[in-house]
Amino acid sequence: MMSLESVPPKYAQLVQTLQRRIESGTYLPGSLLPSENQLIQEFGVSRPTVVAALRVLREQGWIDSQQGKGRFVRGRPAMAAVERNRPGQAYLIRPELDSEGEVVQVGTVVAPNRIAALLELPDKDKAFLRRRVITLEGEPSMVVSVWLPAELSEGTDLTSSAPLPQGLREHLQARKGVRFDHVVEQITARMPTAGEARQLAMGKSTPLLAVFGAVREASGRPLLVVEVLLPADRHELDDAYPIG
Amino acid sequence: MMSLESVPPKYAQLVQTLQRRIESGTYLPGSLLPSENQLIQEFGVSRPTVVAALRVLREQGWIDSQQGKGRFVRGRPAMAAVERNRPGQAYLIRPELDSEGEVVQVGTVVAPNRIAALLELPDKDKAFLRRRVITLEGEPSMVVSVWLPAELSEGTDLTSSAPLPQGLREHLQARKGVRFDHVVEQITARMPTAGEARQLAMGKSTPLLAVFGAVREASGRPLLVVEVLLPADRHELDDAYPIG
DNA sequence: CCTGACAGGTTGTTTTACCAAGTTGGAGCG
DNA sequence: CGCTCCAACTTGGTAAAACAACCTGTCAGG
Repeated sequence: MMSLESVPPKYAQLVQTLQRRIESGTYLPGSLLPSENQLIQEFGVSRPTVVAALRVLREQGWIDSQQGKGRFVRGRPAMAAVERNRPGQAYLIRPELDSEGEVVQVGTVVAPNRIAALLELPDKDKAFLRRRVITLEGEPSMVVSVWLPAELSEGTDLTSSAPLPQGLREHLQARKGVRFDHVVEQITARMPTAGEARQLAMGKSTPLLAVFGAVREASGRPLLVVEVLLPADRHELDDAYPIG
Repeated sequence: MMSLESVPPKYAQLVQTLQRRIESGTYLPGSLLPSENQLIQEFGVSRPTVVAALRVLREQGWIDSQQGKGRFVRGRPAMAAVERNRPGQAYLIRPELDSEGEVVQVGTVVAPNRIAALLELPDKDKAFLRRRVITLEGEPSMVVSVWLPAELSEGTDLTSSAPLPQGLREHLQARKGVRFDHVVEQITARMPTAGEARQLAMGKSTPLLAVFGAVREASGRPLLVVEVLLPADRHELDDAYPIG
């Protein structure tokens, strides 16, 4: 067997080269990028290849283009550097073993109103619940609950209280053939119940940040809901989005 | 003068046509889209045109593609249908006159730690503050505060307590030549101060959702911070994001 | 029967060519 | 000198062709 290492396509290599030049200051923000013809000369590729690379760079926010004038360097897109803090998302992908925690509740219960609405279940319908308390450095840090329609929990390892060796996403894809596509998130704040305050070892006058993440497939059909409860004095949520 | 109405490029027309067919059920989710050659035949365009349209559809999430097999219909991207509730964003674009409210504070004050950090100002530095209480149907609904570095507030109409007839974005772009690019958001919850509870006519035991949106230009330089305070019993935040 | 080779489909990448539309600067004319 | 117009640049879009990589069903040979 020979190398078999597939080389990336030319336009992708060109993207990387230009990104490095922008990062290293060879192309300064605000300045004009070499024109298509100059890039064709320098790299010995055809125009569509150059255009494909420049299109990627524009879509990622590295450059602007203006017909008749040229392409302007904007710099490394600052948004890409902002790390997002999505408490629910990590739980969907990483195995339970990656975080220290304890399964405190497993079983089928009547879904609360908000959960039933997000799962598009009839009122008072039952849903499967798996709830864990995550600890960080020995201290209880957050409560993560996964709610599934009963039929989606059948035949999975979620009904056991042993930690999942796989990520939730991988496990459900393998066992049930469903495909996660996007998450619709609701964020609220409220005071903790007495039980929640005890589980999280938090003061009764500290509010809770509650994040409800409804995982849906591409069609919009809800698959499950991840509910994350965060003591507001120990956590905050970060996000970034473009504004055009 | 003749029509002058510029027709959209062919590939964009093809995008629209295919989107309509997916929405109307002509192409069902999960099924195979006609191949490139079939689309070339049907629409009488060249392959690059077809490929350009299909690339847009894939990037927008309407279809999947798999080399050697074909392109699969996913359906209208459900994410696009989720309306985002970004309390800060609306304020950046819409004129103040669009919402009922009262300017309660205008002036230069020492920036709180979090604001100074988001604006990348030295500690204890001063910043310009414009704070409004927004009312909805006669009831106080939220407190929106705009924090700017002093030099960015000079020469603007923000220093007047009269409502801005323009959006903040438009006004600052015209007067100071800055360009909004993206927002870095932090979300926390806390209990209201006595003054805040009074301004918002809320119970002292109801938590506040606090949203800090740092508006930055493409380089990452912070321009201003929008701070939105929401009584948690009357508001929640919605968002949606892909998971791949 | 099973297996492997292969033919014919698909998308992915690259090239060459040409025209359209917007911008700029300079040549040339008043 | 000032103005107009145009030539020469830029990016945007379309067409036609070829090759590569990948998938699948068929068919011949074991």
